[in-house]
Amino acid sequence: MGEKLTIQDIARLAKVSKATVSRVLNHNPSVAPVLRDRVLQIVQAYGFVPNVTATGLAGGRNPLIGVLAPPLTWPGISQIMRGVAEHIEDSSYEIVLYSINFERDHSDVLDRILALRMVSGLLAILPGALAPHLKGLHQSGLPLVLIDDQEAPGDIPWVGVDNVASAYQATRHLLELGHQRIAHIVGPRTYHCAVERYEGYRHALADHGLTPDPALVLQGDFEIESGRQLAWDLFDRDRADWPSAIFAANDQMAYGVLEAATQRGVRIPEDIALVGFDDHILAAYMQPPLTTVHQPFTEMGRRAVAVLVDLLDAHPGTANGAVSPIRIHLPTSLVVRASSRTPSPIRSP
Amino acid sequence: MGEKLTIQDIARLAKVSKATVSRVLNHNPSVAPVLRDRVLQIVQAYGFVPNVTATGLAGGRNPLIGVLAPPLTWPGISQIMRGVAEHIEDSSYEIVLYSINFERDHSDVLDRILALRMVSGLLAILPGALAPHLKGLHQSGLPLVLIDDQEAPGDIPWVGVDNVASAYQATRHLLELGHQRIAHIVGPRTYHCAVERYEGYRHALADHGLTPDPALVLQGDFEIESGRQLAWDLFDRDRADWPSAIFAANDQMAYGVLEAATQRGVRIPEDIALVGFDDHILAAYMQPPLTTVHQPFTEMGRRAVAVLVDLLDAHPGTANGAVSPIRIHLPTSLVVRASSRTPSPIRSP
DNA sequence: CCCTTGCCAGAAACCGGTTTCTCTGGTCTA
DNA sequence: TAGACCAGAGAAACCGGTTTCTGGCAAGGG
Repeated sequence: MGEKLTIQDIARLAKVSKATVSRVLNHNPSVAPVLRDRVLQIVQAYGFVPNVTATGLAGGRNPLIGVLAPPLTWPGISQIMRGVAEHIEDSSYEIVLYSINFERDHSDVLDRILALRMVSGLLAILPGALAPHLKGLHQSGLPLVLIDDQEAPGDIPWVGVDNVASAYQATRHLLELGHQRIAHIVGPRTYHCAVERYEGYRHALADHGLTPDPALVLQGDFEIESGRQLAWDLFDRDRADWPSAIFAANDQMAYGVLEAATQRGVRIPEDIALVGFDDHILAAYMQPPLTTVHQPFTEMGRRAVAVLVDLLDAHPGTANGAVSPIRIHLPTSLVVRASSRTPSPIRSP
Repeated sequence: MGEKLTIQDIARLAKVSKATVSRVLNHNPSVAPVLRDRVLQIVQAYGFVPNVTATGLAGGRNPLIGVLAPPLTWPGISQIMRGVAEHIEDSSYEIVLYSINFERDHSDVLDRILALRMVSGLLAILPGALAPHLKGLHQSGLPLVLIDDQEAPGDIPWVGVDNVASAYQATRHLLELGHQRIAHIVGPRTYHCAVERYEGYRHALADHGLTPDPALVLQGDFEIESGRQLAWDLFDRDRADWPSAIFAANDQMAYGVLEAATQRGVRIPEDIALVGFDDHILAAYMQPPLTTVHQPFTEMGRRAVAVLVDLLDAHPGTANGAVSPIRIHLPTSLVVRASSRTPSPIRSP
C-alpha cells in the first residue's frame, strides 16, 4: 500500500520537475506528449493521488460541498440526502454535512462555514430562519443552492415544488368530493412553504366560489402534537361547526389529527376526510392510509446538487454567473388513499 | 463582513510575529501574558479564524471525520446519523459523508478516502462486505470505529448491540407465549449480525429443549420482498407444517411476512405470531403493530462518534492506542406489540 | 563581576501542491 | 546566416499556517 507519495517523488521518478507533474495532472496542454506519458505511467504505477489539502491551499479550490440540513430524522430529509449522495457519487466532490439543530442558535454555524472556507459550495436544505443569513453568504460569492422552503431571497438558485399549485390540487380534490367546509391546518408562518400552501388552499376555495371560514383555519407548527391538539379542540366544538374535511399542511400534523380522531371516536374518512402534504414514509401505513401530496424528495436532492456542481465547475472562481436566476420547480402528485375516499359500503373484516 | 484575514494580518495588527500568533492560537504556554492578551484581543475584534486548509497542510491534522454509511433511507441509518450529528455539534470536528452504494464496487471508495487523506478519522456504519478492507485502513494507522454489524475484525473499536442476546430474548418471548414451532427468517450470511441473531434463536430453542427444525429456518436477504416471498412459500405448505410463530431477523422482512399474510388471509397473531428486529420507524404503525427488538440507533451514533473523537484527541498522531480493545455493547429492549400478543377475545370494531 | 542557563519571541524552513517567471533551444523569416 | 519568436520545461515564489532554529536579554551561580 503506497503511502505518502508526494508530487516531488513522482517528479524524481519520472525525471522531470514537480511543475511538470502538476501540469500533467491538471491537463495543462503545454507538456510534450513524451513527458506526459512518462509522468502518467509513473502516476498510474504508484497510484499517486495528490494531497487534497495541499491542492486546496495552493489556490485550486477543494472538492467539498457543504450541506446544511435539519436533523436527518425530519420527514423527507433522508430521501433528499439520498438523492444528493447518489449524484455526488458521480461527481468529483465530497459532501460535508452540517446538521442544524434549530433549537440552538444557528447563525454561528454559517459564520464557521464561511470563516473556515473549507467548502467551495453550499447546499441549504430547508434553511427556514437561516435564509436571511444565507443571502449574505451568497452575496459574498459562495456558490449556493437552496432546497424547498423559502422562495429564494435575492436570486439564489433554488430547487423545490410549487406549493401553491400542489395545495390547490389537494384542496380541489376535497372540493370535488363534495366537501364544502374544509379546514386547513397551517404550518408555521416562518416557513414560506406553509404560507404558500395556505395560499393554494384559499385560491382553490375562491375558485369554487367559497370564502374560507376563519374558524376553520387553524395555526399549527408542523409537529404531530399540534395536529392532535388542534383536532382535539375542533372536536370539542359543536358538531354543527365541524368541517367535513381537513387539509393539513404536512403529514405530521395529519398524523396528529388521526390520533385525535381515534381517541375521540371520530371516523376518518366517514365523519371527516383528511389530506396531508409530503407523502411521508408513514403516510401509506396509517389507519386509514393518508391521502397526501407526494413530493419528489430524492429527485430534489439530485437536481439541487447537480445545479451546484454545474455552478462550481462552470466558474471555479467565486463570481456568480447571474445569467438568469435558476429556479427549478419539480412536479408533485396527489396520492389518493383511504383517508379521503368515500369508503366502500361493506368492508370484509 | 471581514474577509480573508490571514495570520500575517493579525500579526501585523498586534505588532508581533506570525509565529507568536500561531502559538497563542494553539495555547502554547511559552507566550508572555501581555502579548497573549494583545493577540487575543485582535483575534476577537476581527473574528479571525485560521484557514483550516493551511492548518491541515502544516501538519496539524484537519478537523474532518469521514462517515461511511449505507444509503440514509436504510432502516436505522438516519437515526444513527442523527446521533452522530448531535455529538459532532459539541466537538470541533465536522463530518464528511461517504454514502456507499452497495450495488457498485465499493473498495475504491476506501482507496480514495485513504489517498486523499482528507479525514483524520473514520466512522464506518454497517460496513458489511467492506469490513476486510477496513482492517487494512486500521492497520495503516487511521483511527477507525465501527457501528453494528461485524464483530470487529482485529481490534477495531466497535459499537453495537448484543445480537445474540437480543435474538435470544425475542425467541424466548415467543417460547413463553407457548409457541413450539418457531420459524426464523435469517438475514444474509454476509452480515455478521444476521448470523448472530440466528445463533440467539438457536440458543433459545436449545435452552427450552427444542431442536430447530431445518424446514423452519428460512434464508432471507433483509429486504421486504424476501420476507413476502418466503412467507408466501411457507403458506403454500401443508397447514400442519406451518410454524405457529415467525421471528424475522429484521423488520423489513417481517413487513413482507405481514403483506403475504394479508394477501393470503392468514391472521397475525391469531394464526401465526410475528416478531421482527430493529424497531424500525414503521414497526409501530403496521397492522397489527409489530413486536420487535428495539435498537438504540441514535445512542449508537452518539457513542461511536464520541469514541472516535476521544481517539483523535488522545493521540493526534496516527498510532493506535491499543490499550484494550474498545467494544461497546448497548442494551436493546423487546417491544411487545400486537403482532405477538394473544389477542383479546373481543375486539370493538 | 563574568559566564552560563533559561525564557521568550522573531526569523526561517517546511507542509505539498499551483502558478508565475525565466531560461533554453529550435523554427521561421528576412 | 542572423535575429525574432515561440514552445516547453525547470526554478522559484506562493498559498497560510506550524514548528524548528536562533538570538537577545535577564536571572542565577561561581
